[in-house]
Amino acid sequence: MKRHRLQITLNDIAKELNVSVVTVSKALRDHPDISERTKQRIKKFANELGYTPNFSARNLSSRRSNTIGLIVPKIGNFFFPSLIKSIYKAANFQNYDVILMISYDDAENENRHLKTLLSMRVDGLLVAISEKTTDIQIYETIKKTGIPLVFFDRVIEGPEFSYVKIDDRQGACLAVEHAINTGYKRIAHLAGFKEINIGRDRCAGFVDAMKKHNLPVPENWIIEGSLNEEAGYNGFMKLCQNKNLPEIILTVTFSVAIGVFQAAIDLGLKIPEDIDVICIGEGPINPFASPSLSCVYQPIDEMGTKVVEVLIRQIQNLAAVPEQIILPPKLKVRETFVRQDEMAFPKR
Amino acid sequence: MKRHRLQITLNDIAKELNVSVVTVSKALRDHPDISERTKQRIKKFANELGYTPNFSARNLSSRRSNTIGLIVPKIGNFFFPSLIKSIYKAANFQNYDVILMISYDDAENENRHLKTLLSMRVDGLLVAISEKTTDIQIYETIKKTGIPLVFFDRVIEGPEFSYVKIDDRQGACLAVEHAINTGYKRIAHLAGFKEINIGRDRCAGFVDAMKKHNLPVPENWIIEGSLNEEAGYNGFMKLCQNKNLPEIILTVTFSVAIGVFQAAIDLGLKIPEDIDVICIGEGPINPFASPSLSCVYQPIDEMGTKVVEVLIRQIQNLAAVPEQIILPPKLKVRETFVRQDEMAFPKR
DNA sequence: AACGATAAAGTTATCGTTAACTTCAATTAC
DNA sequence: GTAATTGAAGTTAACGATAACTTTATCGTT
Repeated sequence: MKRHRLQITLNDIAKELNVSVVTVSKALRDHPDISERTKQRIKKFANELGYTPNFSARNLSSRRSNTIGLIVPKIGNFFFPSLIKSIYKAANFQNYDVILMISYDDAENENRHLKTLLSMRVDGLLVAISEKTTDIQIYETIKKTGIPLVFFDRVIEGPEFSYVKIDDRQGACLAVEHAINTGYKRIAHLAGFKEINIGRDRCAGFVDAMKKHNLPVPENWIIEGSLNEEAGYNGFMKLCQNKNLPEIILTVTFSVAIGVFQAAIDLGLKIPEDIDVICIGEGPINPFASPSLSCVYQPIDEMGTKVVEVLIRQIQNLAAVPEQIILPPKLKVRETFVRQDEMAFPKR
Repeated sequence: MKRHRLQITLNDIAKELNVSVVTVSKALRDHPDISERTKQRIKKFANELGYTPNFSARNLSSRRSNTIGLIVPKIGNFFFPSLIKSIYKAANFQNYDVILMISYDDAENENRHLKTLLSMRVDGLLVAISEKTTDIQIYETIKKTGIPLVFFDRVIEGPEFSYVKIDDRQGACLAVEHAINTGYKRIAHLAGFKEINIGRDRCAGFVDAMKKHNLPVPENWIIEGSLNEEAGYNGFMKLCQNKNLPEIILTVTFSVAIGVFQAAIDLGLKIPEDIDVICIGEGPINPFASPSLSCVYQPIDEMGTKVVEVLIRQIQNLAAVPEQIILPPKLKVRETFVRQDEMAFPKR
């Protein structure tokens, strides 16, 4: 399999115009060394030939990629696509390209992607860890090597790491308190696994609220699982095996709520008449036209902006101390249509 | 801003072990030149040092990246994330890495991403064009340069291009015929713009079905717009300005259907009692528990697999002729829960 | 007229890896 | 016992671009 790709190089241009390679390189980068006349001549010709700089050669030589690596666990929900959009926006604004990789909530994929991004010598890394990430060794290595790294949403806690996340504990607490204020007392929680900060913190917030209002914490109504639709479906089914049903369920994510709704349909239960649902995070729409699917709103845009901000600080000053930022959640009652506005990229 | 990243290189390993750089390179790549004993010694040491090969250097030297570039218009819906997953799966299986970029349905972003991917010297390109892509010059240039390129779903038609798409015309026709068979006669269509094959073909299918069943084609009930929620919302609102309402609406995408549902909620209309909806494409769930949201199912997995297959054929044989593949759609009545199964990546 | 300053190039070395050869010793073949 | 083969390395020269110098001509100063 021979490759005979006729990719134009600086050399091709240089030979044709009888100048040195460096002159061409400088001209195309608008270096002050080169006269305006020569620049124009070179640029025009490069354009005619359809020259594209070779990313690899440029990186190798300049030792920087102007690129940041982004790893998310999934893109099949509302949350991450929205977050990705705001991260792109912020990064592009600062003239960084983003390389996106998806771990599909698998620790091995995550590890592989990290290695790929490292091998691309990205200038920095943004990571929301997978549900199954327990071995943090690679992150400690990365930290030691000095590559800027900032976690977001699903984070590894510890003073040596930078991260931006939402106050999940308070968010869950807010949601439950809203339910209590509405008059509910018998509250269940479809929770995430304790291994991940989101599952841990949101469950703690649930417990906080119950205790604060002197309600018993219903251990057998706290069901741990994944953060996806399937977990919601299965969790709800499990919950319904008791003859004793809760009045309302707090789901750890919007995706889990979707699974609950589906399960309810399959069981012939009506929401909110038979059982009500409240969740943390929101979807593109209140998909069930159920006026009672309140949710805790996560400031996605702010999170995207902040996380890029922190990373770029780390890139520009490798000695910077780790930053931990915790954003406040907000309760949203009867939220309906959330429109994602179109994104504008700055011109290059 | 100095960079003092201590990235381990082959050289570091070579010096330490008193062998040549090439020996290290060969050992790590399992080249038969090197004895098993030496390989073990080198691999062990490289591992201890946490060596990661430099992607750029490797690419530059070997002139291949083992990477394919993927451009999609959006990831905020159900369709593209699912497709991306199956593309990843197929590509990884063939030992290719995927670099994903999102155009956010903007032609300029698309162009920029193409250039970036070209500059990375990806081995091939997979593209679903944006809604606003009209200038196909860059694709003609790419074609001329000989870089393998395959479109999918949203394609540029023409004998010189390869693509994999769904028979959108037949799909729309199927949907409308289903509606007609159910007893509906007054059918509207929230259509996509004619500039993109999806909008064009699906609208043609709508017309086909109406004509076939001797129903008048309701020109003022064909409303063109984007393929997203907002277009559905606005389109439905516009439709409702007539006092004369259709019995059922065919929406060009699932996202558009979501917008319609939201608008219906806002207008106090009940679905399917007041007005029914049918759509092309499906979501993670039938989100409205409306038994009547039938849809035309798109064979997403097959499409992902096929498009990777075609691309790899082109990569392995640069002289290969363009291939156009059109997959059959399938009507899905009262479809409910679609679970995305977890994805397994092959080990490297 | 001799000086340094500046503008507009060109030279050289290097980034980290791999492809294509070459070397050299040990083994095999006849 | 010598030539040919093989195994296990090493050498050299790219790949395409950039950083850091160096050169050369031109200009304004004193």
